[in-house]
Amino acid sequence: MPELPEVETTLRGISPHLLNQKIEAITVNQPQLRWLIPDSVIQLANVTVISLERRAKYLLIQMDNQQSLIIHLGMSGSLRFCHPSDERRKHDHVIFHLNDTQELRYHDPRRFGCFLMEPTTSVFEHPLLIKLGPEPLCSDFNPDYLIALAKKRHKSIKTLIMDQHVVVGVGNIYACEALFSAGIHPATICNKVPTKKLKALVSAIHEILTAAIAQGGTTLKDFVQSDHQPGYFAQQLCVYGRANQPCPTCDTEITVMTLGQRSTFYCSTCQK
DNA sequence: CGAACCTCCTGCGGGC
DNA sequence: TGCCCGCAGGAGGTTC
Repeated sequence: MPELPEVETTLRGISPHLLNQKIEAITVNQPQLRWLIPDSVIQLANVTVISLERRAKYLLIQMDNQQSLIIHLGMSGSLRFCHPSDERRKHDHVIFHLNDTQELRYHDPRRFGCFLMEPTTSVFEHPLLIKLGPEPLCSDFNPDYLIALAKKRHKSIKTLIMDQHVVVGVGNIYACEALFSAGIHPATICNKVPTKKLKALVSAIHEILTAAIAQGGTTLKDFVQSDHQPGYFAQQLCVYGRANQPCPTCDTEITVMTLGQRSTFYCSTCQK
C-alpha cells in the first residue's frame, strides 16, 4: 500500500502532533513484524521527539536521547491517532502512549513493516538506508542520471524505476502510471528506451508523485491518513487496476501482464 | 556484479 | 452460503 506519497502523507499528518511531544511509553502487542522489534524500541520511555523526516519510504523520528526510530510501513502499515479509550483493533501492533487524551497506533495486518533504532548520528548509514537511490522529487533524480543508468542495465524499464537503489519511492502503482504518462511500454528493456522518453519519464514521475502527495496518497483497500481519512488519488489512476477498461486517452482496453512478479497495467496503443 | 525468483503475513474477492 | 484459491500496494535474501 504505502508508496512514497502515502509515507509523505503520514509524515505530514503525524509531525504536528509528535514534534516536541513526549512519548511516555510504548506498548508492543506483536513484536514480530518483518524483523523482530528490538528491545531498544520496546523499552523506549520518557523521550521527546525533536524532529521527523522521511527518507524513501522510511519515517525517521529523532528523539532527545541521541537515538532515531526508523519505521517502514511495509505493504499494509498505517499510523493513526486515537484516544486511549478507543477500542483496540486487531493488528494494532505498536502503541505510542503520548498523554491522557492521545496515542499513536501502528496497524499492519500483513506485518511487512519494520521498527528499528539507530543512533541519530549514523541513521543515514544504516544498511537499509545507505544504498538507497536519490529521492524522486530532488534534483539528483534528473534525465542525465536516469539515461546513464538505463544505458548500462539490462532489465525492463518498469523494474528499473521500481528498484530502490535506482530511485526511491516509486512503487507498483506509480510506476504503472508514470510509464503510461510517458508513453513507454513497461516491458521495454531500459537501454532501448529513447532518450526523449526517459526525459518524459523523469517528468512524469515527478508530476505524478507531486499530485498524489497533494491528494493525500492513494487509497486502494485500506490506506488511511493519520486522521483516519482516505487518500483521494485513486480517482486519477489511468491504468493501475483498470484491466479491460478503456484507456482514458484512446479507449483501447487496458492490458495486464506480469513483470518482476508484479501486476503491470498498460495501454498497448499509447505505450510502445 | 546484476537479474530473476522466493519469501515473510493476513485479508479479500472471485469462482465453484 | 461457504470454502478454496489466487492475488495484493514492499523489498531483503538467495541463487545462478
